[in-house]
Amino acid sequence: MATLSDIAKKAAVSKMTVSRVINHPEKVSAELRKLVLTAMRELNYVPNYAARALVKNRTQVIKLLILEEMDTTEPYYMNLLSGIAIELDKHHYALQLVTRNSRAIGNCDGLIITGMRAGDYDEIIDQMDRPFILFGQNDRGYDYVDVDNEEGTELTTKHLIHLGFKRILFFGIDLKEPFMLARAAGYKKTMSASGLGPELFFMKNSSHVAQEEAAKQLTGRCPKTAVVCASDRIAIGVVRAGLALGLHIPDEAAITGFDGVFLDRISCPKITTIRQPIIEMGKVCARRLLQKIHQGGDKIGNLTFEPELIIRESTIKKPNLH
Amino acid sequence: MATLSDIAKKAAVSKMTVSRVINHPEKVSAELRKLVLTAMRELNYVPNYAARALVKNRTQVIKLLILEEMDTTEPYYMNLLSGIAIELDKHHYALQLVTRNSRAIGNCDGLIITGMRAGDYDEIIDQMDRPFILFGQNDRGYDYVDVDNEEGTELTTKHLIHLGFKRILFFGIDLKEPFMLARAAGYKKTMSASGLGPELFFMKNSSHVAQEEAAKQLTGRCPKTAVVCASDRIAIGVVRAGLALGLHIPDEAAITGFDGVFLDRISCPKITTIRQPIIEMGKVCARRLLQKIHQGGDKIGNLTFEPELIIRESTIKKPNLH
DNA sequence: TTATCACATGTTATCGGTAACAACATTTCA
DNA sequence: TGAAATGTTGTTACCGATAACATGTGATAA
Repeated sequence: MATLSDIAKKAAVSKMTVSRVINHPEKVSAELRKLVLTAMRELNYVPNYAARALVKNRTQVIKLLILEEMDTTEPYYMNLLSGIAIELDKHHYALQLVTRNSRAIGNCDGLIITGMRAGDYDEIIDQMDRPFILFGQNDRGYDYVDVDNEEGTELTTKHLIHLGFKRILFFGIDLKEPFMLARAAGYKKTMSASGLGPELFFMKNSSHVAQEEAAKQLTGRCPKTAVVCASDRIAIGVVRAGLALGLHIPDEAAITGFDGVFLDRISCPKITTIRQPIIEMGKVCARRLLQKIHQGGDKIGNLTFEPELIIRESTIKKPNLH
Repeated sequence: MATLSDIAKKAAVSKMTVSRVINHPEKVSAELRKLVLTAMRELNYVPNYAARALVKNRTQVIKLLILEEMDTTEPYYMNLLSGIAIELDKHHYALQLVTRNSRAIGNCDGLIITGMRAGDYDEIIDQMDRPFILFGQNDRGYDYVDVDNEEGTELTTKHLIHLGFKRILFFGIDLKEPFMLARAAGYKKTMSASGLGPELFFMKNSSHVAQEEAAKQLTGRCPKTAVVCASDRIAIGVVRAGLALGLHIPDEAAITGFDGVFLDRISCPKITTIRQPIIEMGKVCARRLLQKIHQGGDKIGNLTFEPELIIRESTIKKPNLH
């Protein structure tokens, strides 16, 4: 492995000039710069990040703190993880996965935090002494990255209204967190705007629980019912309930989900959903955190992704495949 | 952050003695050792891994090289990834995710390689100049970690025979790779041993393709047919085909999968499968690679995990839930 | 012409560790 | 008893980079 000194020797300059070419190229004359760059290319130079970290008093480690109790098999977090990992990697930062308990182990340059609940702010987040970004909207003024949750359910609700449904239910997760309140708000707002009466139900984020609840709500009564679900997991349960009741999907019952991470595609029929580009969001989150670190930890602002409506067989017979 | 020098000052010894207490405690007198350890505790000492990496000429980076074209949303790889990440993290190694194209970017101390196909050995794996471990069995004599694929399909096939099925098909993936051949072999061997005629079909690892193929094979003919599938993805397709044909599962058609990573649980009915403890396997893989690196890269041998049969509704009406 | 300044480049010290060797004390054994 | 072996601790140099400062050059202005 070639080092700074090797390049310096080859280009007949000092180590410092080589270092400058890398970090402050404008401070080196064009002539020497070219010499050095050529030498670097010829010797296939790769900087030693450990050395740089040492002298800059950095760890080159970013922690991903997942506060929610999570199932490691959950594709949602796996996608987030890989998005972050890919981006950090590009900038030669390492990712350390930590939880509530292990969060203090080892040093780091910054954190990405997700899965926070109301109680976590006082206890954990307010106490942070490093730059961080929250993955998920919050109303405490902390920098975050999220999808526009309210617009997401607006899109699905409007879609169902367009299809002619009059009875449209909302199946949410029983958490009073900003993302959930926003999804419920998007639904309520759209229903009111169309003069329809909202009916909201809240439950655990589980397909089985949702299936039971849906079985009750879809029985008899109205021949055409649609359900706006706050997650694909819940939507899967509702689809199953519909099939079990012998309802024709999407004519007698239409269902929309939220997330668009894997689950939507393995259901049968496939689920119309709001796609959150989690991998991309993870990348952006990492990128913004690094930027925040490099600018000394100053506030960097929020980033809200536009939600994307993916139409599938749970609402339309032959959707345009893409 | 306290450093070696801080500890040394506090304990009134030299830096070197502190370093020895950490790396070669037997070379330091019990008296001084205690002094140093106390100082370390009091100052809450955490070693600087960048500095150590620098002086030991290590990168503290392990690459995970995935040769197979992969869907990043695939829970299988996500589990592997997180298993490896958790273990590496414990030893303060960073994980870098690379593919065929990006594999040469950046330096590393070792690699975990997976998804290799026959052609990859000459081109890539034989040329490696760092210690590595393959995730997945191979017949080239390279160290690997895998589940016992042959025994896996033996277990599922025997299970179906026990249930009284006489016509038992095998749905495999159309790859002539060791893991696939082993899964086919486990099936064939068990069928022969019971005097039953094997029928093998090979296809793309896709639930839709499997559904089409199963639709053909499950129609008419035999009132009771079972299918041993080489992946849960294929099994999901077969289950759907069975339901579409109006067959009663598990009486008229029974299906087993392979992998036990998420997919098996979201199917309805849930799928009897061979569980591969991927997260645990990833951890072990990382642990063995580090061991291999520390012992200078010498061969370390293979590790084969025992497969575990998980019985669910696709083969038994009311399985014992656990 | 010469003091001053800006700019380009080199020198030195340093980050936090560890290896190699030196120095000293203590045993061991002829 | 004293030379050699052994064990414990300290000194020095170095890993590969960068910051801070020092030096040297030519241009500019008084």
